[in-house]
Amino acid sequence: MMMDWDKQQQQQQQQQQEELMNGNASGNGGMFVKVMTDEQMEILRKQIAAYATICEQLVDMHKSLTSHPDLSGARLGNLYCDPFVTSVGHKITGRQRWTPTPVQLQILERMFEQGNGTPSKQKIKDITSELAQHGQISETNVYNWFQNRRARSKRKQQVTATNNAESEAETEVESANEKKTKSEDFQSQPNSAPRAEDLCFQNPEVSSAMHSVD
Amino acid sequence: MMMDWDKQQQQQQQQQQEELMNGNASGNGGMFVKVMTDEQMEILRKQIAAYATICEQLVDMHKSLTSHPDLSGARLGNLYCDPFVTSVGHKITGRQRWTPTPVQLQILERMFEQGNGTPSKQKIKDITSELAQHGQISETNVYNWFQNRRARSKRKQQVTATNNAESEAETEVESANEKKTKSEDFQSQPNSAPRAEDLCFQNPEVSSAMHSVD
DNA sequence: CTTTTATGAATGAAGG
DNA sequence: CCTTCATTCATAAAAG
Repeated sequence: MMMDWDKQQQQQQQQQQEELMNGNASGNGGMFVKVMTDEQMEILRKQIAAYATICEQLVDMHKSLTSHPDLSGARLGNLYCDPFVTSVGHKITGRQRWTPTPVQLQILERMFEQGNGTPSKQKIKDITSELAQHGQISETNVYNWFQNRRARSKRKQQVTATNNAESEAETEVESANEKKTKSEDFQSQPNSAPRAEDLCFQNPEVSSAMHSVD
Repeated sequence: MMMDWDKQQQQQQQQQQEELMNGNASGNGGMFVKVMTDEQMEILRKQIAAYATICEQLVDMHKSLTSHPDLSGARLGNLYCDPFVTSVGHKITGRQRWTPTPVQLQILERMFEQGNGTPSKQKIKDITSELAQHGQISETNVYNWFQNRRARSKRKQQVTATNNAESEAETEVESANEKKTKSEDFQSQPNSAPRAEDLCFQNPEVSSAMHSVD
């Protein structure tokens, strides 16, 4: 499904000014559609995601607190289990992220090697304009790329060093899992519902929101 | 149920995109907008309403199935761990970094909107104590949040202005203008609307957007 | 198609 | 205040 989208993205400049969007919709010959800004889309997506999470948590809670199967509960479970929950992000907001082309990536890597650690403001602009010749890109993309690149490069080195030290000290055999199983011991979060902790499903405001939708 | 939705969404959105392209944007290098038909909006509305209903029913079910007041459980879930994880006796302080709950965010956003500029020291205290009723928080958290919120709001405004300037590529004479310095940052990511501040269960924009369907 | 991994982006916090 | 860093989240891409 995203294929079409990616294709279009390749050749299109995506701009989301609200006024432009609205203008396009009204100017479209005879066809009237409701237009939402990306902002609104994002809000909606988050709200729905919040609902999904709330439902998920409630179902879990319900399941763990009752041992007898409940018809009504099962039905609700089916609803919540539906792919809709996971497809919200894709289908509704169509959120998609920038992906550097091979050429861009190559240039970026080269920049990173030589200009080591200097993504100054003006530099970003220059790089962006250069990369723009090889595909869609924005300054934010470049900025993020350097941020991530530096951070991950740094962390990798740290981990490697740690592993070396460990292997020297006690001949650890876990040299293979260096990347992500690093600091897991410190803040192990066995929480099965990652973002559920941010929800307060018993807050009156949530309830009122529920009604307001209906 | 939801599959149908996906299918329809996909087809219709694509169709609309084409129409919009042909009608308005095909000549200017590709303007991409997201639109929803009335039908899609209606489906969305129903889905959200369904979630609301499901949540309500689940809450009721849960309440009726538990003898103890589950307020404590909710509070825990509101913080960082769901009741089950906590009951296992695992480390409660798993998270170092504060994350505002939806309710807190909502309050903060409201404060920020009407906020008269700099939140004074005393103001911070007040806000903090109010937000503390909805979850763990400290004055530092509030301070940082306002700082970040302001800075990022400002930056986003810059980008938006830049995009506008770029889209109205008609008057090349403004080369002497300082607009030139920031004109590199265009073609911003579709999701370059990091206004997560609007995440709240009662966001007026979403409500109005949804009501517009009715 | 489902699961895993790689990585772009968001954001709380720290430094200056 | 502005910039930078560290961590986390979400998703495109890869692997199974």
